[in-house]
Amino acid sequence: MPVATPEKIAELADRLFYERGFATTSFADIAGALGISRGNFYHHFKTKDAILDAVMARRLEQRKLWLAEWAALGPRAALHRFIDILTVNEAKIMAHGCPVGGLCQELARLNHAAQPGAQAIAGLFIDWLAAQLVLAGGREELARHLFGRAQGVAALANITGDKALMQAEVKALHLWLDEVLNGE
Amino acid sequence: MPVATPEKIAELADRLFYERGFATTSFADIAGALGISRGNFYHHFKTKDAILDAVMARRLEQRKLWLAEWAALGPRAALHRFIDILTVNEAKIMAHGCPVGGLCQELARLNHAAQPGAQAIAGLFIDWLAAQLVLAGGREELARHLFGRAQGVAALANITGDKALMQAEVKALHLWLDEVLNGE
DNA sequence: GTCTATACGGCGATAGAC
DNA sequence: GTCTATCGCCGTATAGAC
Repeated sequence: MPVATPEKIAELADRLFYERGFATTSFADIAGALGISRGNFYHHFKTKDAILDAVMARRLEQRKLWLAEWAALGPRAALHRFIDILTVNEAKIMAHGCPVGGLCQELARLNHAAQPGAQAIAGLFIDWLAAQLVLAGGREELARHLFGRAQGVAALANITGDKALMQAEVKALHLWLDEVLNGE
Repeated sequence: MPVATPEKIAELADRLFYERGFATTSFADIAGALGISRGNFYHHFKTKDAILDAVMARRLEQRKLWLAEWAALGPRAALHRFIDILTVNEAKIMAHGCPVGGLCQELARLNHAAQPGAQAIAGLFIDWLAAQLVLAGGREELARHLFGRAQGVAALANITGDKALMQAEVKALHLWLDEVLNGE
């Protein structure tokens, strides 16, 4: 008899929403993977949207921790570390795409009320990139460009399934970053 | 009493699959928008996957026509015209993302059997870009990079909803293309 | 070609026993 | 905190009348 906590449920839902999508993940999927019954589920979360909120809050806090860790490396290394998300999560991104961009697009298509929450996670990255760029002596406007480039690499990896291509694109992004930080 | 043909159904399903996603578009949605009953629907398509196949076949043929038209402009103009899909379909892309990348990602998440068909549409663009690049005197390897860049701009537009940003990114892509074609 | 009627399963959600 | 039982709705899909 497993003991389910809101944290454990949110953790599992986070993974399933990423791997299968929010709309196509059911309570039965989450409960089944967790080893509890559907009924018990509602003791912790009243509605599906409540789980989504918990998952997004969880992601937001986790990303804040990551960004704080990376910032401690110094701005230049931090920016390169951002690019390396693509390398660290290579297999997952090739299989399921980018969790941030994927959720944004899905909620946009569903006209879901939680859409601003998903956009806020992307905004967290963009604002952080802008701050690190300024610290590294670059132009802060490049933050959104860099974020978009990363989204493009993730999409390309997901579409083609080509690992070598993904690695080449990541390498090119690192080179681009060095160029713009060195004043070209 | 509207007369429904397979073509009309596929055309409408194409639009709805793009705007709302495949999994979250029901027969009732399509039938309702078309003005026919659900029952009548099955006279034309036996299963939902059959509609998806028809939609993908339709998209493939339509894209082939576009690419043939653009190729007639000459390779250099053709490549710029590719980038301008983002401008021509600006509003739709901001609202629903890229139809090609979006379908690929959704089918990947659903582990859907039609996934290769969606990837084939992307492959059509990439192969065409490679051919045009060679004709324009550029390196054919840049085709996948350019396709990925366009995916990134679409994702960025969809996430941020920032029209001016999207236009700036498109402009930057045009400049990049001119640079690589002029031998930098 | 179009319709109504219907089958059957899975969904989100609730009630209440243990 | 966990379970079973149940509700009502909507999903895909089928049968058959007009």
